[in-house]
Amino acid sequence: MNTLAEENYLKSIYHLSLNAESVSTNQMAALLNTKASSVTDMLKKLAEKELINYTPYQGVTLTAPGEKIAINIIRKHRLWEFFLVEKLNFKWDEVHEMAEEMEHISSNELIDRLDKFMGFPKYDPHGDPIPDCDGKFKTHDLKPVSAIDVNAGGVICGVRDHSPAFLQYLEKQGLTIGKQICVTDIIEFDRSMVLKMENKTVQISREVANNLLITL
Amino acid sequence: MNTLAEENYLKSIYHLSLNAESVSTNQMAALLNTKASSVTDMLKKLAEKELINYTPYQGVTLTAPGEKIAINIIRKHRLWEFFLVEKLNFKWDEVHEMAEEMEHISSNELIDRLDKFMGFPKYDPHGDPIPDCDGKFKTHDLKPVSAIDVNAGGVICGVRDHSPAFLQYLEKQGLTIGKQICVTDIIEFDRSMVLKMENKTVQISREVANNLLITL
DNA sequence: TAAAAAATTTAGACAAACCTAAATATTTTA
DNA sequence: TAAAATATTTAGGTTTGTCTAAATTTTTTA
Repeated sequence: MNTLAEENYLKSIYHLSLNAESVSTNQMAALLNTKASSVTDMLKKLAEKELINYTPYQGVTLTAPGEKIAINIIRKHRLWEFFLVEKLNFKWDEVHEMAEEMEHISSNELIDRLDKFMGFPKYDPHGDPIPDCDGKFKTHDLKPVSAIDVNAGGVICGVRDHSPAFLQYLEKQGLTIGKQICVTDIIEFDRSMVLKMENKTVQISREVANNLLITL
Repeated sequence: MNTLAEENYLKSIYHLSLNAESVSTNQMAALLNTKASSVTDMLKKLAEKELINYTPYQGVTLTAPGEKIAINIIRKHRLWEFFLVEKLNFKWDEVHEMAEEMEHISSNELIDRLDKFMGFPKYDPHGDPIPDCDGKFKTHDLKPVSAIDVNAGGVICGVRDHSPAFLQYLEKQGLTIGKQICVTDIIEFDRSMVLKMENKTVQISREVANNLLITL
């Protein structure tokens, strides 16, 4: 199998690929908290194993086998997060670091049984889709709250920022997955948004609105 | 925290210490599937950290902090084994390798919640005691079936050999944890033993009897 | 109890994954 | 479009944990 470092690189390439055609060395270095030169070393190794397509100076994409590995790690990460929240009662802002370790437990049989044990959940505690054992998943069509108009609304189904600070803030405001919200006003001065939810009114900054995702 | 290799060395020293005052380099090399020279290197490192008492050529013992770490790893190992068998329906011969990885998940909060989730089990699927969150546990007083006489008996409460082959054999014979057995005969030729259990008769070799543990 | 055998340690290397500093390639900008 | 800025790679090291081979210590045995 692959080393822990290799798995983390593949996962990072997958995540960064969602926002761009190909992934740059510096992007990876930033995400992995390492140096560009270390990234280059590893890219050569992964290219050698044919898990990525790598042309020096031109960035990187995953090959089909590389993507399969990346999605499997993400499946494990999200299933463990679901387990931690649903079975062990952790909060959604507490589980990322633990899942970051647990995603590297190698057995697929284990993860498939865990999946079954929890009833084949489709989304993790942050609203991200959980790939099934064949790597398939459907992303629901979300948009940030910042993209909708006054009087429009929807159901909170995801977040763009996964930091504990942001998640804790949302929790405190009651802005959690599944809540129905409606935009009642947009403050002209700073474009902050006033939301109605469960007969309460909550005002959020543009920054927050940008990172809070709802169904169409 | 400590590295994976360090944790595995401490765990091995703990296990080997149960059968002897101090642990030798070669014993460790055999258990860890590595070379004596590699063991020496690591012992120096662990001694430097004051996790072991090490005098060159004289073997090794754990210090109090070293033992605490070792017991915590064993606690994690056994709780995960319990989880795998009780919640994910793995068999007792299938869980060791998986738990070998899972025991290194660092969060103690996680393991304490897992413990609670499962109702604070006292013994793992092989009958080994699970240390509580303070590292305390009581070993029940067991003896091998080979040490009892005709007409004596007891309840199966543990095994000495944890290999899948041995566990599968026991499973097939119905010799599992909790079963009441009674020795009805000892064959003089090879000292193999005839057991009665649940109105069935099972004959086991001396080798098997040596590795099957019952309550006094 | 001295020689032989066994166990252990030391010395010197190696691979993985990282680093800094220097070199090179690409992109931006004036 | 050439110089400047930025991005990336190369070169040369470091640490961790392993290895083989040689040296040393301890134990066994005759």
